[in-house]
Amino acid sequence: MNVFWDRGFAATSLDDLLGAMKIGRQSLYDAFGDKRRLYLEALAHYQRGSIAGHLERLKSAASPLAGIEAMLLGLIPDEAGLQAKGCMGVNAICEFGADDPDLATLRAGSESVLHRALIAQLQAARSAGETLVSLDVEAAATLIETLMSGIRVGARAGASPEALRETAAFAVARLRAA
Amino acid sequence: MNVFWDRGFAATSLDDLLGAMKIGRQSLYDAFGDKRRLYLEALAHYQRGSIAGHLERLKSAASPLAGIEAMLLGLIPDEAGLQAKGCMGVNAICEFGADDPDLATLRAGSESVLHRALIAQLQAARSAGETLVSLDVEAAATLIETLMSGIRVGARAGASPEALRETAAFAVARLRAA
DNA sequence: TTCATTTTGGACCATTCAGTCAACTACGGA
DNA sequence: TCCGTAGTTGACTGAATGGTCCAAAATGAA
Repeated sequence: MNVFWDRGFAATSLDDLLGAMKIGRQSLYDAFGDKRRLYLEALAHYQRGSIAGHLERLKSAASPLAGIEAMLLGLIPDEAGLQAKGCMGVNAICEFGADDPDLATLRAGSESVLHRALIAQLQAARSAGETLVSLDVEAAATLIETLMSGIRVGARAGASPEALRETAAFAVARLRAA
Repeated sequence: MNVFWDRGFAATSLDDLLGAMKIGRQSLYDAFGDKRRLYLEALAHYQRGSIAGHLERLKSAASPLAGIEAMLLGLIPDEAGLQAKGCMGVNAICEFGADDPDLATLRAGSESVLHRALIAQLQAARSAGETLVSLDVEAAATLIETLMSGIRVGARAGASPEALRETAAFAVARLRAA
């Protein structure tokens, strides 16, 4: 997963994978079918972990809106820590576009889970008086999702974590009731 | 440029390029050096056109804030029109990450031009009373840029143009003075 | 026309690619 | 101990890769 994550599909050779996995060629083919299926499994694995992390950060904050901010901040790599690898899902979208049906299915699944969670979270925020009562939660949810992609691209491009964090905070502040 | 645009660097073969350009192998090598240099030139060409378009849309609207909205809407592919190819710049970021120095230089150049233009535009909007006087233009500019990346990823992922347009409008509305 | 330079076309090269094959080893149950 | 299965190994294949070489053709100036 990690090799595919930072090299993409096309630029990753079987030898890269075998080296990283420390297994033989035939073992890989027996276990995963072929390069593409391995990629799809790696991506699915990534998505599961990614979504789980988002949902956890969403819920484990002091307030609904704070949860959204925490989720956004969770996308941003640690200052000191690991280099910015961006998001494997976004990378996959950029590499393959919308045409690949397997990837579209994968994407649709995790997207809808997150979208529903965001809607609920925004409704809760609105009920709690954190936002204007007139907030369009559907539009706000889509905005958050779009912003997530943007932040991940920024992270991959090497933007400063600080600037990204500011952006996340600023965006959430724009949803907050005046 | 178009071939690289929708297939990426690694997944594009020389034969793909020769076919699209309708020239011979040697001509390509004489004129461009090698595959990578051709890619860099194509990307630079793309960036120039892209930035020019953004600046134009930014300026040619009724008001500063309307200009920002027009620029965001300009990222979204036409309903009927050409398929969503996303943004070649974003694709490049995702494919190569932040490590490649040539790409980083290229990116930095167009980024700073756009950033400055956005700052000016937001200051104008603020002066014209379109936004709160307290608007943090720096943060707002970065937010817009992040949103641009997000919209382009959405476009590449095949999101409905309508939803993307709503998102753009919603975001701009969040900057508008109440 | 002549001749030097540039541009083109196609054969060619070594390398790398994803994927296959068959021989071999390790292991668990009877 | 025997044997069948599972997993591993490394050699191998044909195709495709990026890149080079060289001769033929086109071009343009004198």
